[in-house]
Amino acid sequence: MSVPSYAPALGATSVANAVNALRARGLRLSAARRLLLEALFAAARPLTAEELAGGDGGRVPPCDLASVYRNLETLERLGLARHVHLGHGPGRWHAAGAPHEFVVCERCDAVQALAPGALRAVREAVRAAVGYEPRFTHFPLTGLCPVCAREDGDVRP
Amino acid sequence: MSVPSYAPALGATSVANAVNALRARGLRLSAARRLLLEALFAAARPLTAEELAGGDGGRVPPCDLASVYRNLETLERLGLARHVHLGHGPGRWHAAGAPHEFVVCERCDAVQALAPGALRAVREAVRAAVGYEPRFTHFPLTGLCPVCAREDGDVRP
DNA sequence: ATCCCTGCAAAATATTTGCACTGAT
DNA sequence: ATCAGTGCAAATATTTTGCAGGGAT
Repeated sequence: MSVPSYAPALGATSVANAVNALRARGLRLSAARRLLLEALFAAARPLTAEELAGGDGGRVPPCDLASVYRNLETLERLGLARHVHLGHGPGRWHAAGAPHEFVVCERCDAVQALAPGALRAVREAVRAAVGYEPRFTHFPLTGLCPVCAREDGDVRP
Repeated sequence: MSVPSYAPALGATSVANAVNALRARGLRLSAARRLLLEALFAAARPLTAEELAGGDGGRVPPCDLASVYRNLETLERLGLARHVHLGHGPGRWHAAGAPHEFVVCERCDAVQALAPGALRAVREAVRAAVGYEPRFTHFPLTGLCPVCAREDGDVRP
């Protein structure tokens, strides 16, 4: 999956804020957790647990996957991180301050991170059509990207 | 996940059609495959492989999960079945003739199978907003159902 | 000194693949 | 008789859980 970069990362200040939030709850700042926070806030795209553990994301020293998952759960509980399911494949995490809405092409797996408000009209149309309040933060908006839609014509995938 | 029933099943004729389509390709009709087709076309909602194998779906005699997955792949290749990923949890299969578009509440897991055309305006809004041709057949439209949206107010999930 | 957090190992869930045998054609 | 389809077992991928020891506070 070609997960794209999105807007500029939040930088060190946000790591410091996150650390404060952790401490305020009596939680501790281990080396693994600090590295995780730094990777998360520096990331230019949402990363998998595997990447965050060190496999490809470049974390050194790599830390245990189970700890990564546990920490991500903690961070998500505190509202500091979020995850999104981009099609098949593993979930991907990002700092909660990063863009939240995603569109994915189910043909070529292209991913777009959307600016807040980009889907205002869509939101309105969904409310009118089915009464739902759409959320494209946890599960993305899925379809064919412009390129794939053109190749595809009206043919069934 | 409370997967709801959708429109009336297609009945025996469709099973016969499917059998014809299989035979036309030199594929065979084993007992397991016939039962799978019958379960699929009789289903009032999309079923998991587990259910189709006999666990809860009531298939007798139950058949091996691996065979179910292989058969579902075959049927999908022939355009006779399709699957959808409703939130977390396992994939769910349905006969290709059944309704194709789904909306899921990510709070309460309610699922709605939509009549074709119900999302015409949404489709249009998505095209205008991001140039994508939305598909809610393989990955559903996700958000908060009317009830959960009301409970939720503007609060973060 | 407390107890949160860690690594390691094993389990759980969902799906895929290899292999030899069986049964539909 | 052929070979598609089967069950069984094992592998794969992702995520969760149990446990005992170590480090942050």
